[in-house]
Amino acid sequence: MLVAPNRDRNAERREATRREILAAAWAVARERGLAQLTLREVALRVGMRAPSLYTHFASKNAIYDAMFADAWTEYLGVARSEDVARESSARSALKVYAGSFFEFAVADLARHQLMNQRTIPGFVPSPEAYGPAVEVLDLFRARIAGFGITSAEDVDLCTALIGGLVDAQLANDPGGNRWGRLVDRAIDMFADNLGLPPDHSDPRPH
Amino acid sequence: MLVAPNRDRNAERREATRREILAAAWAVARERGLAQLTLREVALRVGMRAPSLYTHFASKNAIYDAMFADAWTEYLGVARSEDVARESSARSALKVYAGSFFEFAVADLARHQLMNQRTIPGFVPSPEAYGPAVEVLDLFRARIAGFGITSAEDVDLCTALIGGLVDAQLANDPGGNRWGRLVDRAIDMFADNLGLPPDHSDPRPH
DNA sequence: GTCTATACACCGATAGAC
DNA sequence: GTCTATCGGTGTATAGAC
Repeated sequence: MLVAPNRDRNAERREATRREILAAAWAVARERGLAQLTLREVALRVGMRAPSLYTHFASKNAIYDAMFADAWTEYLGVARSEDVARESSARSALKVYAGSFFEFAVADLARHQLMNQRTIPGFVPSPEAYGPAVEVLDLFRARIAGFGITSAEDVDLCTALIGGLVDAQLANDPGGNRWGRLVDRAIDMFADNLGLPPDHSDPRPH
Repeated sequence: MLVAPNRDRNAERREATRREILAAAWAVARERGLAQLTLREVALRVGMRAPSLYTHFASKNAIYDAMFADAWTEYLGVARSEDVARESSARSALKVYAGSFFEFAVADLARHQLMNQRTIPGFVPSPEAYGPAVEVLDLFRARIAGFGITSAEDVDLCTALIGGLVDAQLANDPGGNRWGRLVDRAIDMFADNLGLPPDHSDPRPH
């Protein structure tokens, strides 16, 4: 009762500093590239020396880890906000989800590299940081399960399909739309393969 | 006429040393990871000190560049050897090409990262190193053009599709076959989308 | 607890002796 | 052509000031 209030204030300040460091790290990653992020540059932007960052993060990879959780948490919010009406067709719903993911991934190269690629040599996301990413996939699975798509292989094929479009876009035509305009066609191709109805008919096939 | 023979011998020796360095670089990349390749380690394996490598390569990225050309040249040989009979169906030909690419990519993570991803921070392949890669794509385009597939969008969709399967396999199930067994289905899905006739060997899942 | 100063080991790259 | 020596850079460990 005597020390608790002070501890809360300190915890708040600590959390604020953490977020300030992360914001600086994102800025550096976007400006210089994800892999070119250096502790000295991050520290400089928050008015510290590099070793001082170790008060708030255990290592450079711990900063990447927090950024990883950041990014997937942000996309989880986007995904949740883009739920489609239950009476809509599976085909149009898939297009919404795929388009949303594609747009989010293509909008920020550094973020996409952190979220979906292994571009940082020693970095492996911690189980805690993986939480939001798993939540996103679970949400996607639950949603399309509502349309009768429950096979693990179907989900694997769909995620690989969209991931391939994203990677091709960023690798071969960054800033353009050469693969982006193929998203709807890819989803139609996938929906046809599942035997889904052409459009706006029975959302639950067979 | 007096110095030419000696120069040829020197050129041969020089080329042999270059290839010896590259072989050591591949070994290090496979053992420690592509990004963890260090000049000191490479030099050690060929019995040199690190600075001596600069006699044979202008920079570390120049070594990556030569490795990049190496890998695509090797796959070009694989692709050329796997031509299919002209009277074969487009569908089965696509399965051969896709399966070949998938297998080659999945067999060596470091090689795939160098060939198809941008996992090395500052590395961009030189135009000369890109030559074999362009040849592979041209060969693929010419072959499927023989089956009537000439649209650039069709090619883009196909390459993104296979690339997505490769990336998903290596990222989420390295050493396994979770996405590998989807290659044939993915090609069928793509072939259906193009309106290609079904193969008599395997019935359509519609 | 928070931050700094110092130091260490390693990296790619360069200069110059031999 | 290869060496030694060295430079500026990195992540990171730690001792100690406040």
